[in-house]
Amino acid sequence: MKKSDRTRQDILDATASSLATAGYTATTVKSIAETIGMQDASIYYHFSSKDELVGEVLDIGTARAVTAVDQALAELQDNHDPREALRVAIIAHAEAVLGGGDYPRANVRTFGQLPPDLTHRHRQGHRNYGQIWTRLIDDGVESGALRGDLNRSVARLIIIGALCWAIEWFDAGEEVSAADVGEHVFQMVVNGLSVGEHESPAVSV
Amino acid sequence: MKKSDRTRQDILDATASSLATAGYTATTVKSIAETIGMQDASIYYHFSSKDELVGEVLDIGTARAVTAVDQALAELQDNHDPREALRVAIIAHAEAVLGGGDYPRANVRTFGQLPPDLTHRHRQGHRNYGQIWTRLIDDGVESGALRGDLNRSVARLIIIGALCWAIEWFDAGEEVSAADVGEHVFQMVVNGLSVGEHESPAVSV
DNA sequence: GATTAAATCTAGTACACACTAGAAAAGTCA
DNA sequence: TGACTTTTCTAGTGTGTACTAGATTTAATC
Repeated sequence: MKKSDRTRQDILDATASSLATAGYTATTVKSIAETIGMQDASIYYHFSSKDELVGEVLDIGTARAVTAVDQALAELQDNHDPREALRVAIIAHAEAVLGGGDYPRANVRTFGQLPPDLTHRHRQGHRNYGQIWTRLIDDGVESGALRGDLNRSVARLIIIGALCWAIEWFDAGEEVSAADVGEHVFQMVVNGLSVGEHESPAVSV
Repeated sequence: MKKSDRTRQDILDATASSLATAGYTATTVKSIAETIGMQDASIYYHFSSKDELVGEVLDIGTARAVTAVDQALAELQDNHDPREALRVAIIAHAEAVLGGGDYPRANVRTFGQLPPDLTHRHRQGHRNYGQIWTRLIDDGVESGALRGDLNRSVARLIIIGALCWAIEWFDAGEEVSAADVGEHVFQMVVNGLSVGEHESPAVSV
């Protein structure tokens, strides 16, 4: 029983790594097998299909991102500023997706490249993740800390988008860290959302 | 000569449409041919390979996005606020990529899915496009209209990222228009960059 | 050490893909 | 119409893919 679990884990890890760096199409069953020194046919002893394997990797990735953000929010003080909650969540997301392991990265990287079945399978997971952010923004607006004149759904998607797209250019080797990217997104996006002396015209959507 | 040009244009249009909605892998030579009622082999009379065809579509897409932004900036008054320039550019980009035709959309949609050759081929084009934004941000910071305590390169990539990722969720059928998305990005991101009473801690990167 | 179960391998199948060669058709112009 | 060019089609090739069947090896148990 032990051997199987270990091999299974190796397959998942290799798949996550390949998905995160090469994307869905370039991640072939054969290349996964080669990475861990196996024949491609042997993969099918552990997983019934490529998409089931990929699906499991993506599930793990979603779970890890959610856990990272949830944990960061749980460490906040009770009477925290809603902006601080958003800041903490943004940085946690950035660290999970950019600095973290291959699993969350695989998730973001393959977004938009997946076959319909897999896309549909993960729709609910994405929706749940989005709700964390919806709540954060709602809290901010309702407490008066954030502007209420913008479409909250659009605002949420812009924040997540800025973070997700970072995977395309972020280079872990450079001097800008994953947390730095998160801090920048917060500084730009949230201070733009913050109530202040905005001489800019209000938008109605 | 006329017939060939028309067919060639049909092929390009069908390819752009497919790339924009289905992505690179799902865009097969056969599917392109079917769209315009041809046999797949006939494509090769007009283009020497799939990647040459795709490359041409992406070239057109880049050119159109650059033109859209350049044109919008050219219409500004001489003594405009640097923030207004950024606003105009952001909205022009949003309209080109979200509301515009298939060509710019194909560009953004296939980003990160392309084979190495095509990625390399378009690196210069992307760099040129990025420089438009670098200049806009530099102007803003140097004139004192935008904060100087953030990494400008990161800021640029965050703005472009927020806009590019919008292609993943933007739905032309909904009540939020492409220009609305641009306006939101501006409101959030640029007002965050604007000099004002920021009680938030400065970041040094 | 023999027996059984778990895990992997060898050797394939079927299919979709990009692409080619040469015949056939469609268009052009005297 | 007839000669010629341009364009498209028919019929394939080779390659890479996910995946399967059954033999073979490795590991666990008595």
